Parts: sequence; C-alpha cells; structure tokens
Amino acid sequence: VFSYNMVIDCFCKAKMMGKAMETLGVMAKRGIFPNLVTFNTLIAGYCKDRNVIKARAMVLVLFDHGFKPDVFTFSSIIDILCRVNQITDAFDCFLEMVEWGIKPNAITYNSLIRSLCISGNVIKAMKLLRKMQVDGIRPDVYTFNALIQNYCKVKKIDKAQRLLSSMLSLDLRPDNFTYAAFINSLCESGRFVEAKDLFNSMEENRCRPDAYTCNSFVDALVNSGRFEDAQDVWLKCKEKGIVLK
RNA sequence: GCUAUUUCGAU
Repeated sequence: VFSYNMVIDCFCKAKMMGKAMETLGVMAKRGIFPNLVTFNTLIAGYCKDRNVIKARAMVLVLFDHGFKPDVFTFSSIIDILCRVNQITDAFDCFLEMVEWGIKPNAITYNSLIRSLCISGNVIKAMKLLRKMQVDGIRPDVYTFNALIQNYCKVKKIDKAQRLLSSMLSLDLRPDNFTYAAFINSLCESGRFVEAKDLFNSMEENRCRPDAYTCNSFVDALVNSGRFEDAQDVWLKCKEKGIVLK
C-alpha cells in the first residue's frame, strides 16, 4: 500500500488525476487494499486541482471503504473550500470536524486564517488566532505569515511588527516569506532605509535571503531609481551565491 | 517508509 500511495501521490502532485485513479484501480485488481492515506492523497489531489466536487465525492468513497475521515481529510477539504471562497462552508466543515471529535491542528486553522485575511476579515482572523491559542494549539510560522502578509499588503506595518514581536516571543523564527512581506511593503511605502536595515539583519537572524526576497528587493530599488543600493544588494547576493535574475 | 496549510499579479 505504501508504494502505491507514493505513486498515487506523484500523479496527484503532477495533476494527473486520471492516472492517479487508474492506479487505485490497479490496486483493486491486484488485491491490495487502499488505506486512509490512499484516499486522503486522492482528496488532496482533487483539491490541488480545485475540483471540490470530485474531492467531496472521494470522501464518500472513503466512507464506502469503511474509513472515517481524519484531520488530514478535513484539512484538505477546509482548505479547498477556503480557496474557492466558500468560507462559510469551510467553517461548517470545521464545526463538523469538531463534532466528529477530530481535533483541528495548526494546519487546519492556518487555512481558515489565511482565507479570512485574503477576504479582508483581519479582525476575524485575529480572533481565530486567539481561539487557536486558547484551544492549546501553537500557531506556527505559516499562521503568522498569513497575518503579517495581510497587514503588510494593506500597509499596516505597525500591526505587522506587533505580530512579529509575538512571533519572536513564541520562539518562532521569521523566514523568507516573513521578511519579503516586510521588505516589499516598506519599499512600497517609500521606507527604503528600514527595508535595507531589515534585509541586512536577516543573516544575523539566521535567515538566508532567498532568490525571491533578493529579486523583489533589487527590483524595488531599481524601480525607485536607487541604483547604488540596488547594486549593493545585488553584489551581496552574488557573494552569497544567491542566483538573481 | 506513504497524505493536508503561507508570496493574487515583483523578476
């Protein structure tokens, strides 16, 4: 089963759902019983494909085989509902999950928080962050990045900075997603000096800038006519072996 | 040993 699951997962990740389902058929023919992971993988595949209908149908197939959905199943479904903007359904699903006695984890919360942020419901997103912590689930870097990215995008950088502090107090290390959000937002607000200071502090905070962060920073500097700074950053990246476009 | 979450569009 494990081997078949891996093959199915590869097809799913390559968005070859036909092949993935074919493989499920092959298993049946050879008398190999699929397990919960097999179905979760297929469900995640349909979700990646944005096919809510097929994903939901697959949950029924999961039941037909005598399995019960788990936190993976629910998280996949909740995430796809969020992505297709059916946030109400996503929350219904979340409640259903709890009724089933399945404990949501950080990943489950992250999908909901992220989609609340995207749909402009930051207040609700922050409330959910608090609820999550009350329920004893530790937020992770994804949780904070979703919120920080949102605050940075709407240029509420002070709010984002407050979140950064709580993140640090929880021993969570900001990553390139975090830094890029701040740097891009600071540049867009004309706060280039702060952007540069933050960029330069990355290494000492044990976060190696990646191509995305560097490219977008250099780009912002060039577009605002700050050629010297741009060259400076560009050279630093080159020194570190970061490949820029 | 197998499954789920973060960059809407910078380059």
